[in-house]
Amino acid sequence: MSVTTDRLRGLIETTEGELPPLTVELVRDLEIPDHMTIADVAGLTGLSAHTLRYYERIGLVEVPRDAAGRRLYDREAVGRVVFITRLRDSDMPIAAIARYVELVKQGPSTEPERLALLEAHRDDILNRLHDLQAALAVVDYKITTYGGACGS
Amino acid sequence: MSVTTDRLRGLIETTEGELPPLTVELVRDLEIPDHMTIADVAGLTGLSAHTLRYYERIGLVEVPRDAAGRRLYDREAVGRVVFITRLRDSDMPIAAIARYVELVKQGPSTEPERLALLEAHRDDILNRLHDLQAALAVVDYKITTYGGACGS
DNA sequence: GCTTGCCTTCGAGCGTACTCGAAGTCCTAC
DNA sequence: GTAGGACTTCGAGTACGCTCGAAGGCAAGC
Repeated sequence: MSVTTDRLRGLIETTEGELPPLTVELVRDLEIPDHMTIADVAGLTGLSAHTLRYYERIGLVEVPRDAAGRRLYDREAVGRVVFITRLRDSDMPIAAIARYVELVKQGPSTEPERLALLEAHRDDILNRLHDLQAALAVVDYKITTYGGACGS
Repeated sequence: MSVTTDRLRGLIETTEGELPPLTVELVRDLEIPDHMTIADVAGLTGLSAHTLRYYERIGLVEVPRDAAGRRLYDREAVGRVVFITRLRDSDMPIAAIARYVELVKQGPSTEPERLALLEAHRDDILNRLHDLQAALAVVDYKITTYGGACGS
């Protein structure tokens, strides 16, 4: 999981402050060329080329083409893909991401709804964090007291 | 998500220490009757009766029956189900849980492998926590600086 | 005794998110 | 000019974890 995180962390490395929190924004400042092939973006994000095509197919990103019809990701497209990847890493359903992207397309009047969407997702993330910590406690307990059976 | 957590938290309530970390162990001490029907266990865990039958079908729990062939969960079975639910809440794949259960069946000689399984899962949970925190930072950033587009 | 309703088994179906394969195009290098 | 490899589209297939429906059993209440 989180191959993206790893790759980007590799790229960033110098930013040693625990987490690279604004990765999406940092993309702009990395030595990312103006245009990247699908293989480049796959290498950067850890997604497969298949998945990148899939994301485009279902409308999550628009990707410019070169004269021969091949995808040439510009910075905006790369940023979008990285953003999507972060949302997916946190288990935001594709349908919700699609909705968000749709709202962005519709212009600034949709900002309140976008914000609501993000805040709902934020709540989801917090719940997940809570659940994971609870599960971690159980697993840790099992590990430290090891020798017990399943449900005991 | 985490309906289990919520239900159990409801039951426990008195345990106000942030998280109820040893829920599986607490099950023993709750006013849980010696025998529960599938509907009772569904109500307790938030799982559907269908899901409970599914878990049994694939070998995750063995559930005693009454004279009429209906499931009557004893404390061990309830504890097992709650434990499984915790693992599922933390996205442990069913295959891994099945493996664990299998090892428990095989007796104490498999303890090292069980421990390894749990430790691997613990690492997964920590990675997930890390990812979620990174995603949370991105979403928070988007929320606080709101007005931006998708990948910017 | 018959309805109501929850229980049983079994197998099939579904939603999500990819993942893959086929068939064809296009550029590069030899 | 031709072999190689990465690219294209499209539709179909896969994995996981449920989720459901059909057909029937059994017990309690009217």
